[in-house]
Amino acid sequence: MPSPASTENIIEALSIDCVIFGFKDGRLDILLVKHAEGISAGKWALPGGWITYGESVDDAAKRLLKSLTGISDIYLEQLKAFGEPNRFPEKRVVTLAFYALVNEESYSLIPGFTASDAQWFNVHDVPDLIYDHNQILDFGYKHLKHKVRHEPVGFNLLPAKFSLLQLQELYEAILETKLDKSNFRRKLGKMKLLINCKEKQKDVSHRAAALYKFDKRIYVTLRKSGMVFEL
Amino acid sequence: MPSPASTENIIEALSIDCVIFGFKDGRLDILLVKHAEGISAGKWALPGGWITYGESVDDAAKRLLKSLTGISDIYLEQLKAFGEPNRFPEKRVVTLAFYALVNEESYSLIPGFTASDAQWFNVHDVPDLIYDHNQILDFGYKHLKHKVRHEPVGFNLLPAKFSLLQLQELYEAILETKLDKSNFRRKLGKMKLLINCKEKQKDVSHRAAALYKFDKRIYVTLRKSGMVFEL
DNA sequence: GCAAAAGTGTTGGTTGTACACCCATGG
DNA sequence: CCATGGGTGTACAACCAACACTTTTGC
Repeated sequence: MPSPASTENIIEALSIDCVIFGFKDGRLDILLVKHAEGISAGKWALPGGWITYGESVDDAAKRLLKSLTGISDIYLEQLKAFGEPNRFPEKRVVTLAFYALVNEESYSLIPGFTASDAQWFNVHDVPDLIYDHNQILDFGYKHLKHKVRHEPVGFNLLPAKFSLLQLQELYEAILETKLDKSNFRRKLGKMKLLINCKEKQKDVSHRAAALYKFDKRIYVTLRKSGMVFEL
Repeated sequence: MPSPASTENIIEALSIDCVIFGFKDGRLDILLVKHAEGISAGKWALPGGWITYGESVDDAAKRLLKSLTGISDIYLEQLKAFGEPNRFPEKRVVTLAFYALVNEESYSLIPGFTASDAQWFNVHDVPDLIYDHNQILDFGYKHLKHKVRHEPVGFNLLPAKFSLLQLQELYEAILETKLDKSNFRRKLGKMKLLINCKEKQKDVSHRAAALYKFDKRIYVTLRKSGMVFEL
């Protein structure tokens, strides 16, 4: 993030940085912004900024994301605080890293105020970032890999209605493995978390797949009665 | 935590609070301190304090824990930041919650500077705490319940050498269930994470159990080759 | 009819669950 | 000799991995 432009109303010692994952065409992506001003102008960074005195930390993260990229209403969660004494060059700043999952195609990126550009990068092909942002990104990716196997967060990376192949490719991209189609389907079928939309794909040059949606409410119910999401 | 006694060298807007779990006689406990000074004097709270400019966030947590309770060299990990605007009465303070697992019997509690008392409480029988500390505690307990099933962190709550029944009772206490002895043992046997110490319990009024220890190095090795700890 | 993806079935080995049982020791 | 916990065995059901196979559709 840039140094606080005017020191109006922000907490000096705290910043926020967001690791935002997107998914498109079988590739897992990460959203970066290019800074327009400050000492890090021209360099790529995680989208982030400062917290004001009137808002909660989580509200600040939502606000920043929206103002930097135009993205709102998404899965957003705290990751951890990065607080090495010298991680920020000008002064002591602890940053709260968030991570988010979005469906890449549902948003067109609108670079905000202090960002001259906002762009998706393949998660395996990321440039050098400012400060400790590469480290934060690595941490976020490891976290995602772990989390995706134990909680149904992956659905946030897909459109509301998706085919089973899309879902499988998502998991293959995140976990960096190949999965067996038949077994993958059976496993999901057993969980009862997917609702058949009774619709078919359109404009595909092969047999159209059934579309499904994930119902969070069903998951919450099943979870209360002891169900655990695994792979 | 108390208000910063002298404003020498600390980050004003950030504090640390620790959720510290202990285990003894089949009961899961939580460590609380009673404040000696400040507006919250006489009330129970999570052990915590302030971060200085020269130390990392994680180092600060270690230092605070040691100075408040005498406990050092333990499993300590970030939980999350609690940052509602009005959570702290005097001014805007975001707190970084940590959680820790210790073997209760390995430490005698030494209340430090600003703590007039430090004491273990049954996790199901905790008094009203200052600020949002009850909320932080609840979050920590939920986190522990989840984590313990997917990573071998539970061992940090036991002495270095323990019997299989102790281990089982630990899991029963955390997860609030009963487990089948034979199946529990088989599962652990298969994981190869336990080393038989070739020692037996002493001074018990029944057949002495074999003692085991958990070898973290073996776990790290197995994990690299794809092993996943589950239940 | 061929390519590409949808979608189903089979089979054998591995795990998990629920029990039942015997063993060692101190009081 | 009994209470307490240590420790083992078994049998059935559920599950998983690997692989083969049939179906639908657009070009």
